[in-house]
Amino acid sequence: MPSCGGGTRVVRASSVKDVAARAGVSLGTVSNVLNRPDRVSPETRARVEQAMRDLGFVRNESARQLRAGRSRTLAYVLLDARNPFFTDVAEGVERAAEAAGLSLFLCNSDNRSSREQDYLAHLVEQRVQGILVTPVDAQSPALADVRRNGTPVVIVDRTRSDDTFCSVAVDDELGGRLAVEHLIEQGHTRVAFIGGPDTIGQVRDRLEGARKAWADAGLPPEQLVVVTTEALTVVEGRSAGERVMGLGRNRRPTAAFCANDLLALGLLQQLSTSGLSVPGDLAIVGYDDIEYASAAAVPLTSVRQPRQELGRRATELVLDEADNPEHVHQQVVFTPELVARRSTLG
Amino acid sequence: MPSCGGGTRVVRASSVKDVAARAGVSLGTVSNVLNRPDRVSPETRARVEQAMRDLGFVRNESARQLRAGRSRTLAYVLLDARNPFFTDVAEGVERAAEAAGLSLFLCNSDNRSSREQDYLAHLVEQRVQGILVTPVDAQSPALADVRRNGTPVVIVDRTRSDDTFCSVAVDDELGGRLAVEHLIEQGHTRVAFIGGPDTIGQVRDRLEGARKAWADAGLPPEQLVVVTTEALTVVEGRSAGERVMGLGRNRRPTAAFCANDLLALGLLQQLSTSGLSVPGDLAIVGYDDIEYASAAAVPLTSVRQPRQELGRRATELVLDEADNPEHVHQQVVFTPELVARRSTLG
DNA sequence: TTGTATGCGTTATCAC
DNA sequence: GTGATAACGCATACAA
Repeated sequence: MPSCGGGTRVVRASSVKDVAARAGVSLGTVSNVLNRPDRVSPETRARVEQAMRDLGFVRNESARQLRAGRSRTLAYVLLDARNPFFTDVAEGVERAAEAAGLSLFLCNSDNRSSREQDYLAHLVEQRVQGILVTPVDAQSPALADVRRNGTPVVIVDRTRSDDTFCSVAVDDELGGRLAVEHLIEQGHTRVAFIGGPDTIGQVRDRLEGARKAWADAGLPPEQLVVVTTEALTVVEGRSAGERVMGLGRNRRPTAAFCANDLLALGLLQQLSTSGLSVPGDLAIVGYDDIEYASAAAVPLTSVRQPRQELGRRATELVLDEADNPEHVHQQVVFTPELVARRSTLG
Repeated sequence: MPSCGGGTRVVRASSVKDVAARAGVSLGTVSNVLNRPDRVSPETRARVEQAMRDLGFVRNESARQLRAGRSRTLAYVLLDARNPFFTDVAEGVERAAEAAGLSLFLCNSDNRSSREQDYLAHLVEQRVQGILVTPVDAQSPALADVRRNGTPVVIVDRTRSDDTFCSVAVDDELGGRLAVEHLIEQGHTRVAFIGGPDTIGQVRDRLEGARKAWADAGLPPEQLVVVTTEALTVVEGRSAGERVMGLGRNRRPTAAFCANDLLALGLLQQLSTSGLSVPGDLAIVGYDDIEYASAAAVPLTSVRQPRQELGRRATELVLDEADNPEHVHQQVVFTPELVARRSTLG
């Protein structure tokens, strides 16, 4: 059981000053070795670099940043680190950030406003170069505060009713329309929409698109049944499944459109537990096309969102807002795409 | 399309000096309002606070940190942000960090050493209070460098062969033993171990435990078949399923022990696609007991690891290493627990 | 090529 | 109760 005291750990991290002293040069020369190595003679440089190694010198980013006035990091405050959709978006952000020479910190608000606020405040204090956020509530004034305090912010996968922010999102109404049009094409005339709570804009828009497609096809509105859930999770999908299949035979839908894939997976599991078949007893369309959708027991038809692209574009926007004085806010809307698989193609 | 220039954004963030000027007090007084409000008269305080609001003043964390010598953040560098196991551990870390008044940044190495290194370097430069890491390679000298450079590091869910680091892990050999003992109790005498690559310590240990339990039961070694996978993912589980079920009838196992739940889920899906039943045709034990395990079409028997507890304990250790000069490195090992469900209980 | 001096924003110590 | 000042570590402009 070795203690830390025994020389393993440096008591006080060494600074450029320490390095300078050890190498027998001035502080400015050390700085030059770090930032403009060409202006230093090879011999001096070697000596300084040796001193750095001896001392285990590491730049102090706080001091650098204080001096430079800006940091070299980006942050993405995401809604739910357990939902593969968001980690896929994050991967797109990560790639773009890497290409720009920036580090990315992920912060998980876990669907809680208070945690989101804490993170935003901390990031603003850190003076990060930019913040990407999928907020609990896109209309929240807290977001406006962040920008007012000088940090560029881009809203990801949500839209704000005004145009005072950049945002990247996917056309959810169109997505809902695609899903339901597909089901209608397959001959379904009694369909359940499963999703909620309707405080989530996404859920409302997808339902709206579904309703429009339904109306356009001239089908009676009461044959599009809405089953409301508490959240967009696997567990909720299972419970929604029980409710749907509990409906009387003549009210029971032949297909379900779920507001996301986690719900769809839960629903699928519930049906298969009950010995029902997909799509025989119920066809299913999900939303997001996460990896698990295609890998499900019955591969899921789903509405694909360009997840990594969402992250990439959001990163470009936040960097433009940070660097470009002429920056103009943009609301980017991507087009979703239906991927048909066995869960609707029996 | 509003441009940013129009006064929405602050050109230069205001500092304590600006606030002091606006409130007509000295800089020191502003600092007192922030840090020792009791030493300031109510009237002055009100005036200063108003000035802060007017100017949208936000503390500069870099300056604070430079002055204080230490930051108020922790970081967890995780191996795979898409694996629910790690996000659950992260949630445990987050809770403990919050309780200690610290922020947590998540960094996803995505199984790549180079990215892990970049993150570690950046975090050391940031002088974060501590780093938790589930490394690609626990033996890597890079970890020793981090600590040598003055940042406390705790290894999560891996162990290092020497005792120069704190670590928290779960007894994987015992986990493997529990899984196989359970299968033996259920009467299985021909079992597949599915997992890989064996560069992962976890996989080796779980297999070792499985082998020992097998030997202890006096069963012939060749009836414990090892099926090696390229990674611990759903997709690999499906492909392993094909291989297992492709074995000749007399060599085919009646049960499988998977090195993690993602593999087990893939296997389950593959079987159900082929019209085979679980546990009738093949019983399955997974590992990790992630949320999806209990929610699967056939609820999975799995070896549970105390995920959040892992994160919590790791956080305590890293804070002790940061605060306590008497700190002694500890290797904490948790005990796993078998959770039996339908996938083995027919 | 190398050295010196200054300031970034904050906090703390000390006079007043 | 309030104000002046130094220091944290670094990068840069400028002097030598």
